[in-house]
Amino acid sequence: MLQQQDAVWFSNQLVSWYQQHGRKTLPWQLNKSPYKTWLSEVMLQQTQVATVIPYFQRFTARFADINALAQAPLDEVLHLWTGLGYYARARNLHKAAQMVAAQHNGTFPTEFAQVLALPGVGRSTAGAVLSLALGQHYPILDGNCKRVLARFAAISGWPGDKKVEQQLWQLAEQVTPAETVAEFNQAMMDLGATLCSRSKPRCVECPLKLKCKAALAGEQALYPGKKAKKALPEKQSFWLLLQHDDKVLLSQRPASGLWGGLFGFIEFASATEREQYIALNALDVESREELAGFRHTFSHFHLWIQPLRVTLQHAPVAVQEQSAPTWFTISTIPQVGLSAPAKQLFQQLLAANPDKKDKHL
DNA sequence: AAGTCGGGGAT
DNA sequence: ATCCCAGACTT
Repeated sequence: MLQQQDAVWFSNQLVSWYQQHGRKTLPWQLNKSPYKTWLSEVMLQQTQVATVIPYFQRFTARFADINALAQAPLDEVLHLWTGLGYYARARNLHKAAQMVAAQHNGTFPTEFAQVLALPGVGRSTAGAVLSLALGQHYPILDGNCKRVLARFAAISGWPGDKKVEQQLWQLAEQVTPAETVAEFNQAMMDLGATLCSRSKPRCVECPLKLKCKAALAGEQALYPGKKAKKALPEKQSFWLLLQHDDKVLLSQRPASGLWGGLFGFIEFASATEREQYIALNALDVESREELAGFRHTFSHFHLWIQPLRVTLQHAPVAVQEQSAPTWFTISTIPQVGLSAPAKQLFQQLLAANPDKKDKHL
């Protein structure tokens, strides 16, 4: 598919560009280790560099090594992950750390098959960890690489399609050099993140412009192909913010699925079911207030959230809940995982209760 | 192959 | 508003 000499030219051009223009001082590039490289790669899945940096700093400050991560409670890991999204990444991260502790004496594995066997690590992430941290010869194929390669070789179609992805992997294998793999792979991502951006690529400055099929044809915008779009479904959720004195009730969500393992307000499919819940539990309602509804967008649907704040005169003896409901004080954000909307409402609750603010500080 | 799984930055 | 980001996993 690609001439051998073009592949060599590609890697030479890219590595020499990287030495002049590449990023070399990102937090996970300093005092590099497989642990930190792995942590950063998982955080960077479907997440931009600028967003990840503060999360990475907090994680490494709290968990100096993989054993510290393995020993931490999952709730704390989810708490530190709050706001980053795709929470299965955090659950897999924690599980993988425990696997490394149990199966590899707490030392991050250095064989591809062993790394690939860790939950949350696919071919690209495994290749990235071993190449970037240890210089092993593996190609990577993240969103940046897909864009660079699709343009360079004018590969049509959406990279999510199996056949297109297979072509891109083959190209990645061909252009990945035997030596200086760490620099080359980092260069692919840097080029895709800076010059070869999704819109308005700066081809004039690109080290690959002389042989880039898309640039030569002036068709950069055609690659990579886009996913067929369809309208996102709209769903509704009715939340109950149950408050008594300076406490609110949260319950933990199932370990898998949407917001898996996070804590959230009690949730209903309809306003009617929410009212039935209040009646059936004989809640001693002191006041009630419909808070402003808002829309939260996921990658695959829109969710309309309708919050109702209810304050109680007396704490209920027991309430029906799937998992153990827990009363959290309003004064501080709880040290557990919260979805972005739940955290937002929690802070709103805190702002609306200034008198409760200092009670438990 | 298609669906699930977040939140935010860029445009 | 749309696109998509250092993707992986389940069905």
